[in-house]
Amino acid sequence: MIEADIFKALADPTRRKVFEKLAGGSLNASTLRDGLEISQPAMSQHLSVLRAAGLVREQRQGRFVNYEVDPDGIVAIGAWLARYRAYWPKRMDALADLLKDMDQ
Amino acid sequence: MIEADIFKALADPTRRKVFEKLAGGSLNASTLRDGLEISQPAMSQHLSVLRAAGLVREQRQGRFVNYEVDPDGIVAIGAWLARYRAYWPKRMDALADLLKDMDQ
DNA sequence: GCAACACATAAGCGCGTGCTTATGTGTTGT
DNA sequence: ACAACACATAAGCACGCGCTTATGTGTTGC
Repeated sequence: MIEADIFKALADPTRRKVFEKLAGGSLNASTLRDGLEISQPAMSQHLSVLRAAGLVREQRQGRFVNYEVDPDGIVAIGAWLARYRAYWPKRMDALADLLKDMDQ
Repeated sequence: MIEADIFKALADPTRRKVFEKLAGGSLNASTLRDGLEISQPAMSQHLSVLRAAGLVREQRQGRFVNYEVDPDGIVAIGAWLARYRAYWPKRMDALADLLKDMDQ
């Protein structure tokens, strides 16, 4: 079950910050450390967890490793969320529209 | 930040099972224990965590306490997921449509 | 009133998780 | 070749989390 890894990965506040930084675009491990007061190994470990969860994917570029959001993880969360469509309130209609529009 | 509580709550496999049981409709604490090999206090604690995260809400009914999915939690997850709309792939269009349709 | 029941809270314990420092691996440039 | 750099892995440690047993609180029915 990959949901287990996804929610566990997102349960940590530092990992959420990292993941949300990547929402703005691809970044390497060193750049991701900026602002977060964390050691280099800690970042490396966090990225490893995010990668194992399918939330992030990497791409080696010289001696840098660029990380970016993995759409597979997003899809997995969306699919899980779909189980609760019965509890999706009216106001979520607007969100669904937004999601569709921004995808064009 | 309520996202912290949400993802932490969903990180535990037992709590996810409980929450997914509630996707089918309202249930009381004792009924929720069925199938899960867990003590009564453990269930009570899990429900407390889910409630604090805004994922579940309760309604006292005599000496039973009925739990149900709290739409607020679902909305919070949806809103968080919306930050990653740039990485939402085409195939998620179908899901967005489904979510909209089922809400009618 | 009191026994049985449904659930919550308290206290304590073992294990997983995220951190650190130290070291290893691979790449770049001179 | 070698130094500097970017990142990964190893090992050890402290803290948090989920579990248990024990007990408390509130409700129902006789």
